[in-house]
Amino acid sequence: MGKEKVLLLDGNSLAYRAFFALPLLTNESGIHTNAVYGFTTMLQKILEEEKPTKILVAFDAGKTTFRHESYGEYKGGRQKTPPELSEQFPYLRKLIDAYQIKRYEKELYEADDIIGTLAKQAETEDMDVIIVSGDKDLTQLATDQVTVYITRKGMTDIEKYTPSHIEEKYGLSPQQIIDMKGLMGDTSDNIPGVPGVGEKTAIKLLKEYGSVEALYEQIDNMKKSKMKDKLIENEEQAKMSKKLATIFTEAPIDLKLEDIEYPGPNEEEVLNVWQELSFKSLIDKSDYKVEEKETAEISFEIVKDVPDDMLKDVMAVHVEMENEHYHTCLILGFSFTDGERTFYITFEDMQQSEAIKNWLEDESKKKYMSDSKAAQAILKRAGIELRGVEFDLLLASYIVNPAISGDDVATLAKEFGYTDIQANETIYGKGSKWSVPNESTLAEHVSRKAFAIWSLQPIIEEKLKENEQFDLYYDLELPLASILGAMESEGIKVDISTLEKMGGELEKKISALETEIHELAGEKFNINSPKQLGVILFEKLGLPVVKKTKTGYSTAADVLEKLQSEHKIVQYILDYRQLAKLQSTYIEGLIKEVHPEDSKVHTRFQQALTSTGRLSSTDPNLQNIPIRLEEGRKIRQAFVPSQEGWVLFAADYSQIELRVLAHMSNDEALVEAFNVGMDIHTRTAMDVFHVEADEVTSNMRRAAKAVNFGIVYGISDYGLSQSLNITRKEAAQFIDKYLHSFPGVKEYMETIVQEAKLKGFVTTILNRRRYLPDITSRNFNLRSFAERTAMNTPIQGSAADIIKKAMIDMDARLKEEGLQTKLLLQVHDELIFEAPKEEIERLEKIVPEVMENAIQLSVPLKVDFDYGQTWYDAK
DNA sequence: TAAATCGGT
DNA sequence: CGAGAACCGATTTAG
Repeated sequence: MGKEKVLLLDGNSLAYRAFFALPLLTNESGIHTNAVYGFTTMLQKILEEEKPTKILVAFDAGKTTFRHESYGEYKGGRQKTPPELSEQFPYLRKLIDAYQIKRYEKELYEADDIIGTLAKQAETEDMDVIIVSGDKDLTQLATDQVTVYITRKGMTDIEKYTPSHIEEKYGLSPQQIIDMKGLMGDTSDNIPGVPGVGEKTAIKLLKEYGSVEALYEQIDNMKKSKMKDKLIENEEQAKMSKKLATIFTEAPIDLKLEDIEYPGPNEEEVLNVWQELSFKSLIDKSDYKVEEKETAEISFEIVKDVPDDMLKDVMAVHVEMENEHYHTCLILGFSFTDGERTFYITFEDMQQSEAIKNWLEDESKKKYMSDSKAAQAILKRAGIELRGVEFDLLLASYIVNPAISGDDVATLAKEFGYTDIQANETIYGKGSKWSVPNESTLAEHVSRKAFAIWSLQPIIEEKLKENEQFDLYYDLELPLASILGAMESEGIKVDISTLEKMGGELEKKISALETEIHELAGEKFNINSPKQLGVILFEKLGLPVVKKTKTGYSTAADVLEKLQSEHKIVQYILDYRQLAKLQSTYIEGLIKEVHPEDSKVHTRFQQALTSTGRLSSTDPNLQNIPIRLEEGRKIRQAFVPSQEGWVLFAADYSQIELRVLAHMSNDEALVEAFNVGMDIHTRTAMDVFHVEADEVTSNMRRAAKAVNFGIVYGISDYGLSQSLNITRKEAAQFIDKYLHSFPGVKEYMETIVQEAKLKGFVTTILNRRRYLPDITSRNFNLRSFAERTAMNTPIQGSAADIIKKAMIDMDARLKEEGLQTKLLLQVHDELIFEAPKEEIERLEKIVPEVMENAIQLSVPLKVDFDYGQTWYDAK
């Protein structure tokens, strides 16, 4: 057993410090958490580094302390604690209790005094002491055995005050810190000190005289000066100030060192508090174990086959898979429940069951599921066509609140207070330790999922109806899931030999550039490492530093472009970057994703991920295939139709977001512009620059285009100045002129922010919601971000609504017309089909018609289209 | 695992 | 005053 180590924490001071040092975080129910968060990260760090054996958190008790007896104005004029902080104290106490750390407060005494008293006691018992506070006053307690930690910004950044550190920093002993404060005072505690004496003067005086008392004993010898007069004049005040600043080390506390023994945290309790406060990063990082959770008993049967009468008209079904890659992974098992009986069956047994297969394919048998798209796709690989999905927990949760993250049933269920499922991690383990458990464990786990879906269905549907979002969910997202599933399963064919050929050529160019760059740099280095590259550019070659990142020099493209004239290596690096990106992401990356059986890529569209309602695409991401630069655009030549005699047909909305803005803002000029079919950027340029159509130069149009983009994103002068490379002032003038020309837009932007503040969320055309808790934040950054989001989300989200509706209408129309054409991809404002050549003529009519009429706006929607032998040719 | 970078709309 | 365009995913380095 080593030496005892005592940790004494100044609770109030640390909470204050954290509150002001960190942005105003909130948890899901809107409670502010930043002070508790800062306290926690600091505590975790110290626990880990110091491993204390005894801990106490001291708090200030009430408003009055013994110091008020001698000086009524003590701590007077203090701002009262902000409510956003006050509300955090109960949670802070709860957290401390969960750590099994003792907390203490005593009438009439401040936390300082409690800490000072215990520190002294511990020292006499020859223990090491660490004091942590945000308040430098405590440094007066430093001795050889007592170290005072003062948190700096960020809370985990700590300055350690030992007597020698204090000596180094101020040239004073710890005891003289009190004298210093006596002389200089402390505005935050309303301690007066001597007027005109600040830190510098106080230190100078103390170096000469040693203490306040010694100073006044010898003051007659001091040579005449203004300062001397001040000192004499304020002698009483200085002495009183010193007294006030002195921490009392003999407070009558009924607490002994034995009482603050630290047994270690109750890990489960700590995790619970973290959960409640949404400290996700801490939960992820920590290795705290949750005690085997008491989950309610569930009865389930493991069956080999299912008699028909067990398969009801409405059931919750869950398909358990190995992982999220449902286009390649295996099914682990199935569970079914009708709320009365729950059963589990393995994939192998299920394949032998005609009854189950028929039931799954029967449209009239209603299924409650979660992520039905994944189930549909994986079942299709097993030769089963899933039909009749009536409820999808994943999609319903996403509509209730798109901020809900996680896609497994346990996580989603928890969002609605349902906790009777264990985390996948506890069942399977994670990383290399992942493994399938024994059958009964697995069966129970999977059964619980089906049961959770069954239990939550009525609650969530009720919530959707209450929010008037049931139609959005049931008529849009749910049918869309099935369409997306079909698109993914169909896949798009990739000609690997084209990619390989391009890769070979790229390889040559890249290695030539590499040689050239190393030559110009005078040494070999990894061009892909921004860190190494930064050293070469800004240290070795001495190029001017335009922008810095958190960790060093920025070497981003916009920075390099500004440096092009400085050194010819810069252009080579830009070229290298561009080609290396193509090679690694779009040649090698894409080839890895091609399924050898069918030479196709089968992306997964994430339907419940983005906060605006857009889709995203993964493995591979087919929504960011290059197009802007010709070299990259050629990648599209590798995407080809799956059959001879077919083509790829692409149709995209023209200016959909600005049209949505015109509709929502009802701005007269904007609506008019779209109604007469003008080029919107030219129109904007005319209004902003006050010129006629034929006087709009290409530069004016370019500027107008950037302004239009800015408007959609929730404009700021800074953002526009960056995108146009102009000054902020000029950008601000552009914006001003724009809003003057389009007053309806101005009004819309103001109204939507107001509405967000009032309701706490914004909505799209089809009533999709996004909650914006930060819209009322006092933190400028957070609030500004929320305001821009309030402006952008209804626009981006409504555009997403429109194309989703178009996909559903398009799917229906293709079926109606008996066409073979297949929808393959969606790229935010664009749909890509493959079609037999014979159907092109009809598609040229149908596709624009369906897309343009998906939702009626007060301005027309316009669709452009093209087709060709490859995606490249369908421009 | 986080940060930097860059591809798309 | 502040510090900032909206929404994504993949690859690479570096700790």
